[in-house]
Amino acid sequence: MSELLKLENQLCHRFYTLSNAFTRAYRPLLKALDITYPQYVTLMALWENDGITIAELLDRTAIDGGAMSLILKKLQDKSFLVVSKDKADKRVKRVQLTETGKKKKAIAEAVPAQMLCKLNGMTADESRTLKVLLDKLGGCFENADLN
Amino acid sequence: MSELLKLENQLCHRFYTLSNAFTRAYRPLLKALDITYPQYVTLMALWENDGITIAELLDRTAIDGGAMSLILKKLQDKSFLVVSKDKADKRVKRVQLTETGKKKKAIAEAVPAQMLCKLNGMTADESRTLKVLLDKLGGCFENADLN
DNA sequence: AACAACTACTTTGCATGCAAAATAAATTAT
DNA sequence: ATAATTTATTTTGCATGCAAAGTAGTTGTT
Repeated sequence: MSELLKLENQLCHRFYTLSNAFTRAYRPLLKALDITYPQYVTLMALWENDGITIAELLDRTAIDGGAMSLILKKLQDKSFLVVSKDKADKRVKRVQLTETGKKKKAIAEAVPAQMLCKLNGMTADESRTLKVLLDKLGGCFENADLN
Repeated sequence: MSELLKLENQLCHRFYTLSNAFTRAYRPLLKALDITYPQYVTLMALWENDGITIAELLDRTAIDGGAMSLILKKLQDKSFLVVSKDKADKRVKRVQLTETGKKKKAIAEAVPAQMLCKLNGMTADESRTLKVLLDKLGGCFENADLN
């Protein structure tokens, strides 16, 4: 039995499982904001940098372009933001938070703490180490187009 | 600016990004097998334990039940496996690899090595540490229903 | 035995993720 | 300046992930 094909030895499967677990764990917390996890990520990017381009938003969130179109449509329907054409370059669209969208940030402030609460099995030190390793792993993929 | 809401500080976003990166990285490798990543996970579970129940398969793969129904249908259409009712308990269905499905394992053996090749930025030691931390994090979620 | 409660699966409806094709607008080449 | 190319975004088609509802088949209760 090739050890390499065992599910338990797959790094990828741990990511698959944990990513889904995070999304599930966030769902009840985000329900108060009436948004999904990708929508939350989109808003976080905007709370940090309002008025950015869709391309910049895609770059920062790593969300799929096709999905982002729909996400922005939904967030606009909920009056969290407005999408408008850039005057200089009409191909470009810029995303602006509305007052409603800006206010939601205050509610969202409580979310990270609630999530950390669920993860209290991890020490701050382990969490730090984990982030470092995850970032290193992420770096491995960035130039992976070459293969 | 609350540090807690910065995208860069989110553990969850790293998982989101990395999980998707893995799936993308596997796609070209799995194309030779004509399967998707979740289908690959399903087959890995079966190569390890053939003839198991759908419930056991769900437990081992952590794939959604609804999705699994479709995945098994597709893998059956591709003649990789057969799903049949258990004689003792007619609610239960068992999944059996076909000869074709068993043979695919030989081709799949090459996949993990190719993937490791893409991740050569990570040392074996870092990879080990990472797995330990990921498993610990996974443990945090298992009892998270309580919240 | 008849009915209630439970199990194992499937189906349905909605929200992505992803590749590829389609649009529209700006830039470059000739 | 017009055509060819490139860029920004949307649309389309397929494959999940997930919650909730629906189906059988089983077990427990009375």
